[in-house]
Order: sequence, then structure tokens, then C-alpha cells
Amino acid sequence: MPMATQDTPNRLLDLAQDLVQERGFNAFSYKDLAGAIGIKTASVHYHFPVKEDLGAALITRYRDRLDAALAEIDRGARSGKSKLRRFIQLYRDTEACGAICACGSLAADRETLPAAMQDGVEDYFSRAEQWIAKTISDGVRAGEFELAGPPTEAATTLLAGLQGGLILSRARPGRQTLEVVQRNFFRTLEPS
Amino acid sequence: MPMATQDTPNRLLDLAQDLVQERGFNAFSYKDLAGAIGIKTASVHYHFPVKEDLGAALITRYRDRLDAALAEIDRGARSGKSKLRRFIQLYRDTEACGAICACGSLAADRETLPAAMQDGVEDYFSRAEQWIAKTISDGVRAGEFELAGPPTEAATTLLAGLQGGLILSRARPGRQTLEVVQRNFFRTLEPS
DNA sequence: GTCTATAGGTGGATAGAC
DNA sequence: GTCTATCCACCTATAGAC
Repeated sequence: MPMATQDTPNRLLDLAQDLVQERGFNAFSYKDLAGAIGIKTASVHYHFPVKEDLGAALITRYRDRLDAALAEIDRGARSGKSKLRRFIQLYRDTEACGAICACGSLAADRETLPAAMQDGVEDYFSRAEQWIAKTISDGVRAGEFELAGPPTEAATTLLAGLQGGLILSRARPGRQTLEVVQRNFFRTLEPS
Repeated sequence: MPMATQDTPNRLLDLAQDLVQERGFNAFSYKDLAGAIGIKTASVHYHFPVKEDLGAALITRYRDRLDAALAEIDRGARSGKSKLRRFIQLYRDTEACGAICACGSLAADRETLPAAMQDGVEDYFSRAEQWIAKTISDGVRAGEFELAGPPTEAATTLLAGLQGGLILSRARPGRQTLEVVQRNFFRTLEPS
């Protein structure tokens, strides 16, 4: 991976995403972004005229990266369990940074956000949930998993556990909440 | 319940709590509070000199109400399942309002909050988690529940599921996420 | 307890030069 | 693309009269 110096819009999106995950969309300013990369706020407005543009671009990119990560997992992993483990690992990486999911943060701020951003957040959760449900469902058909309820409900429960687990770890730094959530989740999939 | 007209400090705390649960601590102002009860911002500062005072009082009250609710559940309910159902119902009531847990909201904003408020949020989660763990543990001892892992892990997972479920329902209005979380949770406690 | 008035700071955003 | 300069709205907070 070459990873040359990024263009300004992407550097701004990187910074904005970090700040969303650490402080929330309403708790950072163009000044924060500008200062971090050594330009002025007016220059940030050149790339993203209003903050809603920045937010919408951030969500689109975040969602695209989720899609890419899920495709990568589907390409690489063999068993349903290893796929789900890799998926959960994405959130555990976030937890390790002391951050929360960008879309979880944005969902908490929902009432204060423009409609376009609200829709993007909704879409992110739906994609994640559907991927989990499909992966569980495939595992059940293959005889790898056995669960009491419908796969869609297990998927919703896992996603809720991951989002809430990040919140709990944020409130109580040092705890590995997601490790516990993961363990409990896999217990519900075990064949008896 | 007489429910006479409340004193100003409590009316302010009621409003502030609603706004925290709907918009977040950094997304409402003294002007919002003052306007809602027909006084001026300077008068709000009389009751809560700085916003941190308001936030700390809000959290203390929220935590005390949790304790009271848990004590009430312990007094009234017979089975472990009915206790847990009543506990979950507290969050389902919040979900029905389209709101999230005040402490979940505050945890998401953690980095922007004064230390005193951060500690209060941490305490809220720990109390909730410990009550759940004890209730599950009692149920196991009584032969009412049977679960694969330790009660403390089931407790953490439930609390995470409730907090995250509120986030998911906030992002996707109309969905009854917590009903799903509840159903999946009780499945993990069923004797085989 | 509540008010008027105000201070000092920060926010998002724009115009126009370079 | 980036800058300087500026606008206006909002926020938290305080002083002092009533």
C-alpha cells in the first residue's frame, strides 16, 4: 500500500471522523479541522461549503468502507464463525482506541442533524444488520450454527450489543466490554 | 400522587434531562431551559451557576431514580424473570419516546464533559450492571434460570444490548429494537 | 428569585484578494 | 486552494438593580 500524502478533502474527512467518534458531530468546529492540518477555516469551507456537506461525505465514506470491509471478510474467511469474529473485531479495534462507532455517535445526535445525514446513518445500520443476518443464516443452513430464534433477531441483538458495548467501554475506560459481548453472542450460536 | 407544581430547580432538571436524552448535553443551552419555563437565562444561572452544576445534579437525580426503581422492582416482583422484564421495560418506555438513556447520551459525549459528570455516568452503569447480575445470579441459584456463562457477563451483555438498542431505534424510528433484544436475552436464560 | 444589560468567546459562513 | 477580514448568531457567565 503506497499511502502517499493524502489530498486535503480526505485529510479533513479523516480528522472529522476521528472527532465524531471521540466528541460528536456538534462538538468540533471547522477551526479544529483547519488548525490540525495548518490551513484556515475559510479553506475548509472551500472543500465543504457547509458542515452538512462534510457530515454527509463522512457518512458516505464510512458506509463505503463498511461495505468494503464486509466484502473483504466474505472473500477471505471460510467459516461463519471466523467471518463474524472478524466483523466484531472491527468494533473491538474501535473500542481499543477509546472511540465509539461514528454512526452510533451520529445516531445519538440524530435530532440535531440534517435529514441527509440521518438517512445515511440509518442505511449504515441496516447494511451491517443484514450482513450479520445473512452470515448467521448461511451458517445455520450449513449446520455450523444452531440458534433458538430467527437469525435476523440474533443480528439485531449483536449489532445493539456492539454499539452499546462501545458506549459502556467509553464510560468505563479499560474494560473490554466487547470481548464479553462477543463471547455471549457465540454462546447463542453453538449447536447443543 | 399529588404532583403539585414543581419548584424551579426540578423543572429545570426535568427539561435538561429531556434535552440530554433527545439532543445531547452540548446541544442545548440555558436559553432553551429559560424559554421553556418563561424565565431568563440569568435566572437559570441563579439555580445552577455553571452548566457543570446542572449536569452533575441531573446525573445524581437520574442515578437516584434508578436506585429507587430497582428497589421498587425488588419489592414488588416475585420471579427473576418478572424483575428483569420490569427492568427492561424502563428502557422500552424510553424507546417509546424516541429517546435514549441519559447516561448513554452522556457517555457518547464523555470527552467533552467535566470529570465530575464522567464519574457519575460511570457509576450509573455499574449500578445497573450489578443489579442485573445479582438478579440473574439469584435466579440461577433458585433454579429459575440456566445459562452457559457467568451471570456478570450476561448482565454486561444485556446492558450493552439495551443501550445499543436505544441507539438503533433512534436511528431507525418505528422499530422495536428492545423487544428483540429482550426476547433474545431471555432465550439465553432458559433451562434446557 | 428574577430581571436588564453586557461582556467575552466561539460557532458557521461569506466576500473578495492573491 | 488558500488567504485576510468580517458578519452575525449563539453560548456561557457575571454585575448589579429590583
